Amino acid sequence: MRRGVLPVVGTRILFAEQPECRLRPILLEPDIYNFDRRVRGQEIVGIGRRGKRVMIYLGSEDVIVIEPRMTGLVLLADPPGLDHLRIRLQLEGRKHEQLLFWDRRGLGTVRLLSPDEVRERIEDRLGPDALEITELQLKSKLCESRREIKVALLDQTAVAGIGNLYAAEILFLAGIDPRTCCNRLSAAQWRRIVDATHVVLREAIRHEGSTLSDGTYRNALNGEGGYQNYHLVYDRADQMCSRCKKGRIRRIVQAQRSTFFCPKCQLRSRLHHTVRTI
DNA sequence: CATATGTCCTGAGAGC
DNA sequence: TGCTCTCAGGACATAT
Repeated sequence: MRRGVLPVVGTRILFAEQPECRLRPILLEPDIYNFDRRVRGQEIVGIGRRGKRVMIYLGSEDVIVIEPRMTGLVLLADPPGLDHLRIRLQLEGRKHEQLLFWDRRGLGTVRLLSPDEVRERIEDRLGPDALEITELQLKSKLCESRREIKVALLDQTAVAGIGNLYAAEILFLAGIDPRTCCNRLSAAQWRRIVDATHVVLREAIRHEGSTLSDGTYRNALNGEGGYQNYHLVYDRADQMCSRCKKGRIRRIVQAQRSTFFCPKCQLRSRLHHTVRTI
């Protein structure tokens, strides 16, 4: 998403509006009157990302923070449908006239924050970014936790940027059972988790994300992602494991969320494995 | 303090 | 066919 909206850096926002929507409005801060008042005439000086939030930096030093959650899209092109158009920024740019936030379910949020608020409400609350996190950083935060590793990877204060789909793919690549408690993971397993995190997320970004069967996710130009073609476990319950060709992918529920994994080649822990093989 | 659970939302799909 | 029910999951509030 960040890469998709980079072309609007240097353009000016003419105004912001909240289009008529038959649905309940999304969380917008401040209200559209004050939001528009503060962004009107501002130049977009940069686009960033903090965890799963898209940050739009303005000349005034205010920041538009977009949190797409499940079904939110940041678009420069026309949206999939007008029903769910939530926020529209009219731009001065020749190439791109508008920046949209579209959200089918409406769980996403858009906030305009001052630099102090960005620090307090975003940066101070997030762990190291998933793409950059080191083994030491992840271990120091989680190695004593009794939570299951899959659940812990979704904790944005531990590591920022991993969602449900990618947690499953990461643990499959690392060869670790998602039910393993953090405090039972070996040093080698933490190493594999961090490496797998980097690999999976870099590949997913390279393929512009995952457009699932519901077709919701689109890139900034309303195109499909491609990483769904590389999912090895997510949404593949009952299919044969592509790695060991022995296990069938299982779907379980952890913390009210689906987890997909191969029971044959994702090991619960070194200790568990040793006990079993003896 | 750490961890667990409930809540919000809409549309797709299942089952009858 | 049309109704009702369940499910998807990210972040935060509230409970344990």
